[in-house]
Amino acid sequence: MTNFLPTLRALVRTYQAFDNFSSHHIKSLGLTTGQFDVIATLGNTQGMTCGEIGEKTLMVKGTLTGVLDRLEAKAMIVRVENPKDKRSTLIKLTALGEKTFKDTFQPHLDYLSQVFSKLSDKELEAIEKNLQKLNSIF
Amino acid sequence: MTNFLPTLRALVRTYQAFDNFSSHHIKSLGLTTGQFDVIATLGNTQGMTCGEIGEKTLMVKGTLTGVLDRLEAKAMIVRVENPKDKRSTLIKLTALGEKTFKDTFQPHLDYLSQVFSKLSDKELEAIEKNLQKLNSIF
DNA sequence: CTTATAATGTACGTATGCGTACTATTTTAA
DNA sequence: TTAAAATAGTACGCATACGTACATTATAAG
Repeated sequence: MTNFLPTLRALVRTYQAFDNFSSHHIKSLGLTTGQFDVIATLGNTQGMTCGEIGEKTLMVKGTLTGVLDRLEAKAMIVRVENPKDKRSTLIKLTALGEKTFKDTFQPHLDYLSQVFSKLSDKELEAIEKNLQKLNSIF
Repeated sequence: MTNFLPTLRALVRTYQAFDNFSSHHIKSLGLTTGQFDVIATLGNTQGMTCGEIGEKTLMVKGTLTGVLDRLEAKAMIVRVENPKDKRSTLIKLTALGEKTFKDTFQPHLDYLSQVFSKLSDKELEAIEKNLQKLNSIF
């Protein structure tokens, strides 16, 4: 039997290292990771349903409801009725939400860029391919 | 500027895919992921401090307290005084905890083995190396 | 030896993360 | 065409996840 535990450990530790690195910066910008993901997803769009946001951010709907509640309380998003389907709701950024997007999205990308520049395009591609191979077994 | 987003997405999606795959099986065994991690860590040992468990399971101490509370309520672990350092506590598996370890640890490894057998030793090693390279930038 | 600092674990508050149940609406099928 | 099945989002409960504050004990500095 092959020993897959080191590979597994590497996956978990690397994910946690990234999550830690990224979320600290996001918190310094005044948002949680979930809130940032939603703002980043809605930026430069005309709005989206909860289902679409959940698909992009990988959040399950139950979690998303809470995140949207808090973003709504912060007046960064609004829920408006979807005329095409009365079951669903359209989520849109408010003016404050747009400003938050402008103030946080590019800065966070820049922050990540700094460390990712340590890797070449070739290396990034190899890592991605290996991750996809691992992903394919689940 | 290099586009690192696809690599990042692959990391997040792969981690979530594994987590989902693994935790469903653990839940079917009657434990949460955190509880399983603690049981697995304590198995075949003479007990450990919270600090040591946190180190192995990558749980922060605040989280660990709650997980241990619930394992204690299930009578799977006990907290005993550490004679060498009165600040700390030794966590030990009870007889039920040992039984749970025996009933879940190897079965879960076997469950994971099934899918990891789709990858060769060479592939596993390459994935691990790539993950470590990615980890090194954070 | 005494005090300042560090380490260990708990308490607590906020925010996910996820499963199940539920309401409202839409689509499918008989 | 109308009842059954599927879909969208919310409500709710439980278990992390993590930061800050806290009490207790240990160690280092003087």
